[in-house]
Amino acid sequence: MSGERRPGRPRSEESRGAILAAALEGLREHGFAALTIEGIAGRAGVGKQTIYRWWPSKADVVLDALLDQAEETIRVPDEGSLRADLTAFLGATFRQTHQRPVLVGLMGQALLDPGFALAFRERFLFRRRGTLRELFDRAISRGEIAAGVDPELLVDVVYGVLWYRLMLDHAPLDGAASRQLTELVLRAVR
Amino acid sequence: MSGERRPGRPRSEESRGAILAAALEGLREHGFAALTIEGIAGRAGVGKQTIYRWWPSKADVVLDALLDQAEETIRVPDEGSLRADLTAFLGATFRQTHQRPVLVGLMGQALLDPGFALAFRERFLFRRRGTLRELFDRAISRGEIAAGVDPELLVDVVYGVLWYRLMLDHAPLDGAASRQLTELVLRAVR
Amino acid sequence: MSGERRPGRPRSEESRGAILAAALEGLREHGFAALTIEGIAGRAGVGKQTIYRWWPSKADVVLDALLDQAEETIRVPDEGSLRADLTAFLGATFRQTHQRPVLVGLMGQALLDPGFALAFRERFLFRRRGTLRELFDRAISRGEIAAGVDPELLVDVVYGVLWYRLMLDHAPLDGAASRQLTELVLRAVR
Amino acid sequence: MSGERRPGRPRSEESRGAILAAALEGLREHGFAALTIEGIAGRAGVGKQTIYRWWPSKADVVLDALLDQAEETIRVPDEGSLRADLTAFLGATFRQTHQRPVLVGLMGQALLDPGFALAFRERFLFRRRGTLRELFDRAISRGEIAAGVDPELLVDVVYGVLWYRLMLDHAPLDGAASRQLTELVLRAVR
DNA sequence: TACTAAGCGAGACGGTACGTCGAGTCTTCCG
DNA sequence: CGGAAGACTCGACGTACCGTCTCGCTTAGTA
Repeated sequence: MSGERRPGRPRSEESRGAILAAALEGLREHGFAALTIEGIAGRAGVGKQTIYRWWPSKADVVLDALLDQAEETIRVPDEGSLRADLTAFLGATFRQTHQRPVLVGLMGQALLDPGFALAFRERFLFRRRGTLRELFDRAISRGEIAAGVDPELLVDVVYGVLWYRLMLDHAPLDGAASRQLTELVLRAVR
Repeated sequence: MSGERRPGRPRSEESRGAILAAALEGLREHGFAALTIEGIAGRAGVGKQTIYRWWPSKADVVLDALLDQAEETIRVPDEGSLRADLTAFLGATFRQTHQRPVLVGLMGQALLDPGFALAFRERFLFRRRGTLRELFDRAISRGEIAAGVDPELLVDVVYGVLWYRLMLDHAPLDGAASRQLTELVLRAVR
Repeated sequence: MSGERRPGRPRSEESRGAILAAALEGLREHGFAALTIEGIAGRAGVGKQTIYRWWPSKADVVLDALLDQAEETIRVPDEGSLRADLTAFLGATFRQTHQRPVLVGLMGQALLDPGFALAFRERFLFRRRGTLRELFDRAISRGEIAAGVDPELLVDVVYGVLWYRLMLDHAPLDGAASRQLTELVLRAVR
Repeated sequence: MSGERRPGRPRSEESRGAILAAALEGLREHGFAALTIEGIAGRAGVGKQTIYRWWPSKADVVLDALLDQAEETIRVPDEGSLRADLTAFLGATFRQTHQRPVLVGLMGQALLDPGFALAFRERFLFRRRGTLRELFDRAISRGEIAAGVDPELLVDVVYGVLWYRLMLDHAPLDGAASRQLTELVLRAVR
């Protein structure tokens, strides 16, 4: 189907993998700001051009690496109630916050580079919003959310708190935080 | 005390002003990412060294410029009720979102540069949190907030939504948003 | 002899022609320095490998193109006297100086690349020397050249002046120059 | 006079010297073609920018190095006769042909790069021509050169043979060559 | 009619150097 | 001693070509 063969030497899957891996390694070792295309290329044993041929910036490489690795989007199985659903969702999400350096680096870049911001929104942020939104839609159809409560605002509240804490790093994102936030949302939708 | 006269030529107030002004101009014209120390110095008619002598990075210059200009911190006069207080606070805050490029640029830099993150938190973010916190403390003493509701989480909710929308730019930060958020918080604290 | 048929697809005469033509075009339009194998391949609608299979460098391509086109080596019919022979030879040679960019480019490359220098000497420069040398040998057998005059030095004088002017471009290579040089040589061999 | 002091840090004589020296070394070791700005900078312990600030290309660096070192232009003391003058001049000139790689490299570059060709002509080739021209002018005023002989052509003959042999490297540039060429010129000007 | 062998266009690959930009530092002279 | 000027080293940028390496396809001679 998408197996159409283009002429010329095909893209090297090996190089692609090496680049994404090198990006994540470099990021973990020295942080997003210290990451350079030249460094990634060197570590991956790859020419710079091979990176520039497929990605417009280091942020796009890292984004691909992130998506590649965490392919399994946050699952939202129907747990029967908003409380259960939210608890499961926040648990799964908070468990991923060891990714903090990656996430915070990408967001930093997005805030400084409007071009990358677009890709980051479309390919990451909005997709995650979508998952959470479904969860609230389900609660609405169950009658758990009072009329007049905008589910989009609820999404903003949950992800707002999440990102705000990720960025400021002034409060934990653990089980207790998860429970607190769940209760707050439940009170707010009555 | 601070009136002590150090030997040698005193710092030039003129240069300081020119630098802060040049930083803001450059930022407005080409964005935070395109801002450079060299560019600021050139525009301000100042040697690079003069900037490096007083600020560690371009972000610190911009932060100073921001604080210098918006010295009047968000006021929180006691309006008599949480609803009124919150409405006033959000109104005043949202009215400042024409500063979006500055705020978003500074946050972006903070996410990439831990050194600046420190300064940004202490001198800007935490101070703003403090203002909002006072407002909630007043509501607690009025008995408007149910026991068991952590006022810190409330602060995170309000600033979380604010920053999340500032960053994603997917929903407005206007009067309607202000009202919606106020109502949500009020429901959540009952 | 060379008619042996090797197995496999035979070399494409069409591609060979397209490559030589593209090389000359590119050379005329942007100069020798701006000529690249990649550019020639693109212009000729040919894969890079096809060029590398048959020529070691861009200079060799251009040399082939030059020899291909100006196959008719400078003729040296016996005109009966050294003066007549020289006049004819210089006339024919100088008439070819519209090739200046090609010649100068090839010489430039030869001066920088010893590998190509070899090919350039053998296939071009020394052949031309040979033609002129014959002319002087004829004059010697006619007794027009005094004993003790090294005909090789005479060749160097003629081609030396020719190349020196081609390279410096400070004096014309026209009919007058041709006559002047002829007279000088005649005086020098008495 | 030229001692006017410009503001700012003055150019580093140390760096200038290191760059010229590094250029000559690199040239001698690996040849002109293998010389790179990056290599020169590295060897000289200097930033690339410092080279680009003062020279437009590697050829200009090498030209400066050549002129710097061989500041003592070929001397042309009046020896009393054309034969003596020419012998002295050719002797001095031929004795410098250990510079062959430098000279040939510069000429090669000049033939490929019209921009550099200009500098090379003005600052090197034409100056040398001038020296030789003076020598012939002296001979004219002595009555040693027949009327109707263009001294410019004589210069072209001498430098033509010199450069032609430098480039083709097919015949020596030694004492014998010097004498042969002198005699040829003397015969040609009678 | 297949099979083998090479040439072909296309284009991705690992490299090297390019020329530029800005960082942060150093060195001059002037107020 | 602060400040404007501007040269310094350094590191990364994004680009251009190099010469090499697959791909699938074509074009021959051979079986």
